[in-house]
Amino acid sequence: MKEKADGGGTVTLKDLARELGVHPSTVSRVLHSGSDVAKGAASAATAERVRELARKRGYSPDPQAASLRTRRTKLLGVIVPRLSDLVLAIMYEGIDEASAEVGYSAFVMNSRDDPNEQRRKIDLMLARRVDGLIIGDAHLDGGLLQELTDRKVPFVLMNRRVTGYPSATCDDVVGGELVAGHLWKMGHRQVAVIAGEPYASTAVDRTAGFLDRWRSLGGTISDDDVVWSRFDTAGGREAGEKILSSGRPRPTAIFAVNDFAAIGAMGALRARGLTVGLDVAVVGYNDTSLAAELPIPLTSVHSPMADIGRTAVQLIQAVLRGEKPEPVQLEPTLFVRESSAARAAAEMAAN
Amino acid sequence: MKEKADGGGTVTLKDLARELGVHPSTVSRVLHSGSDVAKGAASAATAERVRELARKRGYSPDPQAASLRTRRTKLLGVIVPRLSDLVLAIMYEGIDEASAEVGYSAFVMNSRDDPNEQRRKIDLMLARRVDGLIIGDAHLDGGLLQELTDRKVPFVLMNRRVTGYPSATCDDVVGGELVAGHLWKMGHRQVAVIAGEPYASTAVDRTAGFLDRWRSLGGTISDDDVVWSRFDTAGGREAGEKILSSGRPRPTAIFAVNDFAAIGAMGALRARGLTVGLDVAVVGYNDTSLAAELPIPLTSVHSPMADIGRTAVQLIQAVLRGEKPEPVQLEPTLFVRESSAARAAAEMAAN
DNA sequence: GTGGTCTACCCAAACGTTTGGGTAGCACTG
DNA sequence: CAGTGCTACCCAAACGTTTGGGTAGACCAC
Repeated sequence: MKEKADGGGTVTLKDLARELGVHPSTVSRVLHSGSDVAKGAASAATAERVRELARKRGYSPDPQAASLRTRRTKLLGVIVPRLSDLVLAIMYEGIDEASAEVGYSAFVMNSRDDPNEQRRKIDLMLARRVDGLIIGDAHLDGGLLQELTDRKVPFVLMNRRVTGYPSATCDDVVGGELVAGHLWKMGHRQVAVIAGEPYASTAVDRTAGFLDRWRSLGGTISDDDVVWSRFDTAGGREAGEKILSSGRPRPTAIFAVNDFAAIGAMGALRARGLTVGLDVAVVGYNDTSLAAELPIPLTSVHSPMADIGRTAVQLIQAVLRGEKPEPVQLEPTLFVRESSAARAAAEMAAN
Repeated sequence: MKEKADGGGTVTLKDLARELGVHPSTVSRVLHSGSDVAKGAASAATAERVRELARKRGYSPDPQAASLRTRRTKLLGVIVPRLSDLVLAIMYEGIDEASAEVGYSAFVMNSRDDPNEQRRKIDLMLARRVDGLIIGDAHLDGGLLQELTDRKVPFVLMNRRVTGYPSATCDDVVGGELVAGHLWKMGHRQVAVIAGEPYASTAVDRTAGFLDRWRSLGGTISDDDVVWSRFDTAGGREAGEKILSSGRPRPTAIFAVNDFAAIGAMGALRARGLTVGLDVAVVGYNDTSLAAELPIPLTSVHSPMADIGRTAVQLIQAVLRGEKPEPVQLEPTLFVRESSAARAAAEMAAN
């Protein structure tokens, strides 16, 4: 009578059992474990009959019933600053794929990098009884993480790291170093950094890697040449304007720790009538799909975003098995494009 | 002995009942319904004691247990072509917020616009027993949708529409018309359209709106000036190259039905030494956050993406109540920027 | 003092699984 | 032929809720 979605979809273990004249537990065991537990639960013949009927009736186990009993939901909670940040969206795609492969489903929520929202979203996920959390918006001060540890909530970090906790990230220090090496080699001696948000390891590590390598190459750079900013385009533009209007000698190259910030900085340069790549080199980070397609293609550090997401799933899986996995840092690669190579190219052409 | 996440988190209805010397069902009724059913279930005094203890013990109901009983999971499944498409990511943010407000949680998966994946992902969501689906990747041929209807699966469309099904979209026809009107007014007479994927209503409607208005204004445009393409930057670039190398007179304006495609087209123009805005006007669609921040800011039709997501949640809510809601089309707004206004500005300046 | 109407609860069954612990029957073994 | 060890099952309880249907007692009216 009910017109709910039961167009045959609601066939239960019990139904199968009744139809086969066998006990539900037998059906469960057969369908449950590939063949490890199945052996000993039923004869090969019965097992086949069970599987056959299950297929025929389109049986699909009820996950809520199962988790009620097993106390595991096969649900993963993912918290990100915002999904509309392309970088996090791609990491989430990696999570989505990888978790499906191991029989988990992922849930994602935005925290907007606001500590209250982080807490609220985590509580929402725990209320849904997720088995574990993948946290993509960790702040370096990490009070929340300690709290989660105390509450014995299984979690791993992704994208940003905090020492002492398992995490899947890009090796951002190396990424920063790559940029410093590149710009130095291109002959730049006066540079500025758009450093991102100081609470994010991505920003801090990329900046630190850059500065360390820069100085070890013999370069000088003062703290005034490092501007912290939001990760988005508007933040990059503001930071770019600040750099250009500082009254200090204009840098010949700018490293923005994020492609969007780099795009914003390009806007600021252009607004001053400066040509990106010729007057001022710009380098971004993440190599988002846009970087290569911009009117002036952007040199950027490629970070394996989808793989970071996939790795995070492996890590949380390990945590759920009771292990204490080490942080994983994936290798970045520098892609040099016109935004930092145009001048060299122009000089070549001049010869 | 178990070291699971039960740091007090696992307090059940039964625990509360025992501690209060009252029956679990009483506790359930008190905590369940704000005050409608609660009245009659317990005295005001008892109700208060229950609520008090629940708060004190940090009681949080087990959703799987509840849905096992109620046959409703309060879960919404969302299917999008890809979450790394900024447009869909923002719509999803709207869904996420709106669904949380009504006590639902949303799940999202990518289909990559591949019919097999669409089907697979839908099955995954139904296996998770979502109460309803929000489909963001509907194809105009809509075989899948008919199938879902037959299976009595509650769903609504978002982003793209298909006649006959409830949907939350931007009024893309009007959006296309706005662009035609703008370009015509700017004096363009030779234009081309990068039309997107022919299976998506967004592409078809925007293109149709543009063409209809263009012709009704007296403009002419041949089918050869309409190139179908992928929605991403690379697709836009290819389409742009095709337009420029067609041997036909070069258009003075290009309308790409998607910002990313527009950016790709800008790349193609630039590669030919043409200046966007001066030599060729470019207009995009969606007004993604990048549009305004590009080196040459992009004229774009703003579509209220987050609101579309929120609306989709309202619609599925209605469907779940057994209603048959009408499609909702939200108003687009044209934002004129340098990519289509530079020439006019330059001419002004010349006087 | 019987009948009726409330109030404030309690009871028990159900939802669909999983899982520890049987056990009946059979084949061997010594 | 008692004992041992399989195999191939069955049984029942449990997981944490929700909900239709009681019912005991209080109060009131007639």
